[in-house]
Amino acid sequence: MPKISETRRESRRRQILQAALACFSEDGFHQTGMADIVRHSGMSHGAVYGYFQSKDEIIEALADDRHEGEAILNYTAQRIEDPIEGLRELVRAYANGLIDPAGSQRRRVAVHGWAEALRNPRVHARIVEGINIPRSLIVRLVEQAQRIGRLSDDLSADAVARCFVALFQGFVLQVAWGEDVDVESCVAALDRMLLGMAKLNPHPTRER
Amino acid sequence: MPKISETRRESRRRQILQAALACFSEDGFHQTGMADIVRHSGMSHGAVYGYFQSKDEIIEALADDRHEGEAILNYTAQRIEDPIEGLRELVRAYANGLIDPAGSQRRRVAVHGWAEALRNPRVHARIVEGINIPRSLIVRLVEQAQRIGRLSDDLSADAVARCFVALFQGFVLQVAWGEDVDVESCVAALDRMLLGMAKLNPHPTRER
Amino acid sequence: MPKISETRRESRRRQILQAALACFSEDGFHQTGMADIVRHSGMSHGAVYGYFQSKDEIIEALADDRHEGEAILNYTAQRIEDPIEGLRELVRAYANGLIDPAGSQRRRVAVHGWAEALRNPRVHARIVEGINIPRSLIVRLVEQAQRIGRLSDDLSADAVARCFVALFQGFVLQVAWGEDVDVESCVAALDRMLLGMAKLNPHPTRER
Amino acid sequence: MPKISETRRESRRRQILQAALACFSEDGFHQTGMADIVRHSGMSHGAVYGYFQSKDEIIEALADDRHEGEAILNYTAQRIEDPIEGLRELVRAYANGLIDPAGSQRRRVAVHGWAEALRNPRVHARIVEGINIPRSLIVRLVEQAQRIGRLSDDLSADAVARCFVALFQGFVLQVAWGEDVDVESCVAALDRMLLGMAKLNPHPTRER
DNA sequence: TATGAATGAGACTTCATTCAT
DNA sequence: AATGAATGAAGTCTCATTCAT
Repeated sequence: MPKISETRRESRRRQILQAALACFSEDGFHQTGMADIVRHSGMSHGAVYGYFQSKDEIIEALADDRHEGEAILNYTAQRIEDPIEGLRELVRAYANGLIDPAGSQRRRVAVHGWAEALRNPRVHARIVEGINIPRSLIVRLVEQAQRIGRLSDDLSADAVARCFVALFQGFVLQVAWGEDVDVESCVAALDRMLLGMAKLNPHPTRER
Repeated sequence: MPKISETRRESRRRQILQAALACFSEDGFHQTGMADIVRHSGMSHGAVYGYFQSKDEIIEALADDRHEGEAILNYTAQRIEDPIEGLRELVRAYANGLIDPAGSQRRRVAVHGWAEALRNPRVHARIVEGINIPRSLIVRLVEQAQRIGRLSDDLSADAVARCFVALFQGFVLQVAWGEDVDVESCVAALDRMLLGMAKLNPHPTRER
Repeated sequence: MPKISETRRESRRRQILQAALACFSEDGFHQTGMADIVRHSGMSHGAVYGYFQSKDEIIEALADDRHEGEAILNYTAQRIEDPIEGLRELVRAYANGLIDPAGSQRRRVAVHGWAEALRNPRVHARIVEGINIPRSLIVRLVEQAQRIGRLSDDLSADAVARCFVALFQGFVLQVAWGEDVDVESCVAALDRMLLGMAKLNPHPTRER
Repeated sequence: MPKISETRRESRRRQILQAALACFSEDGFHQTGMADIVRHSGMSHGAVYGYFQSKDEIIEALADDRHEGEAILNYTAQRIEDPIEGLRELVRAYANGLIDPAGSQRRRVAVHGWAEALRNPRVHARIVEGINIPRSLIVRLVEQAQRIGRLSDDLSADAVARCFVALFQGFVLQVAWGEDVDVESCVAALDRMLLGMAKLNPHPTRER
């Protein structure tokens, strides 16, 4: 029987991950020491190692949890029956995420994770899996748009999806760098590209 | 009067940078040891430190030399008098760069550099400078397109440029990860977006 | 709440300082490696760095602890109400210290410290502070002797004190070098100088 | 046949020693690099090694040349027929040397040499030899003073000489540290001690 | 002879992880 | 379960000396 309750254990785990997120976002995975994480978490070395077997395990755990937020966005997008509208909705949702100051640490750690994914297969797997969720959603939306004739079917749905993913990734990078990105204007530009690509654009208005 | 000719010195410098590129692309900046670079370069510790004052200086030097290739691409794009064609040319040029296997190490190191730029101001400056070159070229192309009525002027040229840059960055990332990217199809999709955005600027209505 | 008691910690600290003292006395500060100290202390590199942040900090710590012994001597000297007797007592006390074989390492390290004080401000400060304790005591003794007419007041108390300090320093050096110093005879000579200076203050004539 | 004249060779040698003196006086023997000496001397590494086989050889060479100046002082002292006057003269001569700003580097290097003598037998031999010259002179002066009844013969001439040497050494140290030493006053105090030690002090006047 | 690039052993220090308490 | 002192391999960088040019 565990000495501490499962909820308490989960809360401690989160405490460590939050500390690690703060440290990693500031210094990267390999310039952050376990001592930093221990200090930030307010726990002891031994305690932290009671929740994670190694620093790499913490890194891997953080490579996962971007999903939470994104899963919600994706769900939102899926409810739209008009696929073009769905894509536009998705763009908006991601854009909103970009300008959220609370996500700053997460965005920075994401960029560190991209680099880490180049050498750590487990991190690579987790990150790619995480990205495949919205990507396959986009693929489905595009395919549906082609099926109902809103998008010419000589375009590869996969390619279109990769373009969107690339766009999101690039913007995460630019925002993480603190670049002066006018997200509203970028969304407008993207919107135009999207509509231009669509065969017909019935309601180009509606946009508060 | 150096005992070593300037060309020889430059060649040795390149030898080190090439070794560093290979190591960094495999393990990242901070998981690569100077010993690795020394071994790969075929030189001695002391010799390497005769060309670079520190490991950081090597990292910074590598954050620079993406320019070479890009500068050429940009030059190509600039000769096109038709700005929309110029943009399409640029897209093609970058796409060609993406599928070049010889650039694999460079792409991987670029991703590592993106992460490093989050914490190392010198790397950040060099990378952002490097990216601003094609970005400002795109801005100029878009502005010219708007001037000659090929692009509706309610779009921010800056935003459009950032979209293109984001796309390139995202594709560099995906290709670096070894994702199964069909670059040809992606170029086709992009091309459509671009043309869609270009030809029809009929309803420059909403957008405050 | 440290896992290690304060006494145990202090004992470990002393263990390191003792090892360092032995090494430094043999090879000097800069020819002694941390590896030597680590080996002598029977601890590990990491452990040593848990007690001292750097080699310099160990050097500085050793520049301090001469006080202990000297403080005792000084105390002894201060109890003498007759200042001339006090000075003689002080001379005796230091002389006794000189012939103590147990102080050999400390004397050698003191000489290394003198050299280090020329370039390391922190070491300089600590050593000069350490020396100012007996020096100011001598100044007070001389001043009192002048006040009660046992010493002509045309001599600068400060100068007399500096002479005594210089004598002690020179003897520390000679003994550290292993010179064949007959301390007893030297004390006798010093005693004579002191008494000669003291009793006859009949012609306080010239000396502007 | 040598490519360069013997005089030129000697001048180069001096050039190196002067550079080394400047460097060593600033940073000590072991914190000064050969590169520093090379830079200061305006020569090349290879050239310096053409004059000295190793850094240690430079250190040893510098442990010698304090003699030059001192030899002169000693000679001066030897011409005095009155041994007590001779000692006073010697004290004055050394005191004058102490306040000479031009000797600052030499004094500082002397202190570094004292420390080095503790571990380097060759340096030790050279320094002790250098000191034995004035010391044996003092011994002779004291013995003569005892012979002519100016000094009680129950004092060890050797001990008295060591006291003088210790005094000089201590003052070199204090002056090298930049202590606020009033050399005039110290000479006065010393003078008094000396006269007090003498049986008769016939001409206590004369002292400008 | 003179140069200074090159060598490579060794300097100081850090840090992920363990384990006695 | 928790603590944090301890480990020791590995990190980056220096520097006295050599030797090809």
